[in-house]
Amino acid sequence: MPLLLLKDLPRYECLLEAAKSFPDLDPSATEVFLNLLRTGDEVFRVADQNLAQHNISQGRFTVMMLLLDKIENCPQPRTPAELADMAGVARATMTGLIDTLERDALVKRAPDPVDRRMMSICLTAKGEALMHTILPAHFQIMAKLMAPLSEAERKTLVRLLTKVLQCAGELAVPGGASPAGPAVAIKAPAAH
Amino acid sequence: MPLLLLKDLPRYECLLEAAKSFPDLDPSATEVFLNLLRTGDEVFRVADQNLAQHNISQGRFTVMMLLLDKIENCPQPRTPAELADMAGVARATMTGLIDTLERDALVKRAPDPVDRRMMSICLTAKGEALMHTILPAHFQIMAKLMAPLSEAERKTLVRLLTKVLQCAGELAVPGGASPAGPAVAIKAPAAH
DNA sequence: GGCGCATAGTTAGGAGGCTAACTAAAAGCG
DNA sequence: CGCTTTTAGTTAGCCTCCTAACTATGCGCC
Repeated sequence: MPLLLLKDLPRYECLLEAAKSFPDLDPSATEVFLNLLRTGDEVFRVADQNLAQHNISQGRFTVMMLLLDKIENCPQPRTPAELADMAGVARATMTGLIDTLERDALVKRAPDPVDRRMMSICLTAKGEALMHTILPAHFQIMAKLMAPLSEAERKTLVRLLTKVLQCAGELAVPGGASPAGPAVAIKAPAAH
Repeated sequence: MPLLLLKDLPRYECLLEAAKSFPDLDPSATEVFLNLLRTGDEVFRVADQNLAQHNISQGRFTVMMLLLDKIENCPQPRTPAELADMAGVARATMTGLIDTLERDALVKRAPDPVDRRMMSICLTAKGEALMHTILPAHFQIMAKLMAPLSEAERKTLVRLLTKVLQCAGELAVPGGASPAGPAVAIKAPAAH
């Protein structure tokens, strides 16, 4: 539950009024902007409530998801740097996440035998078991959240969101463009 | 920049594959879910980058926005409790926000003369000036972010998001329903 | 009038974000 | 070979979010 946003979104007429004072204010753009952030926040909250029951934050969940994917797909280790890049957080943040996950015996650090600067992170049996406990409910929640939308509406929503996402990507700090590696996470588990 | 999410969203085929292992996984629902959170996060980031240049976080911005609204509309004071409710954060969080805002001379605390438990928070001249410096760029960013969407697409997007938001509201902790007070913030400034 | 409860705000402690600075190891290069 | 640069990870310090506990004030009610 991280974000801080207006609990009650302003009515559209208020935006129209406000636009009189601020010529730069685009009422319909503002409306979409606020709704997007508000809805994202609320959806995040709902998903988080489930995870929190198992003392798992969204950050911890993402890390464990990436490691679970590793177990079920590829034997090569994950380093903290790799995890940080995939999750989109700073390396220092990943260090902290791994610290608490390791404290709770959900993941393990092991030094890389070849390059002694590197570490290998992997799920413990406990961590893997926890994921298999949590995931079904997590998937059900996502399904419930989107239940009011028809398949056609879902496609439309994704299409519109993608437009905005692309635009946001271009608007973000001009220097920080990543050439987009292969898609990660929830990658087709083979066994199981 | 608070949220932690997958930087690269999984491809749809991967979700289909994963669904074979997890019967609860609804691929299209998951796709919308991930896109929604990812887009919300990215849009948030872009808006935050602008505010951060003035050393203003989203939380601080929301508080100052609520106080600015007060100045331009109604003379009655805002208490920390009121601000916390409107912003949707815990009161302790609001105390912290006001602490740092007051330290930076952007807002002022004043004791309520009638009820000595209460405080009145208001913007300083410096805080108000800062807001009028920041807002035009902020509005422009929202407009740019939504530029790729036509008016019709914006309406559709808001409609779909609202459906999800309602659903999420119903799915959230059963006990925590707020009867939705009047819309707040960016409420039609009269002068200016 | 005073006891107990409700309310406003703060304090304390924890988690997870960030940047910047640091250590250690590897790699590049004259 | 040895010096510099790059890279991996951690550490330190800050901010914002949370819950739980605490203080002080106001209010209801006998």
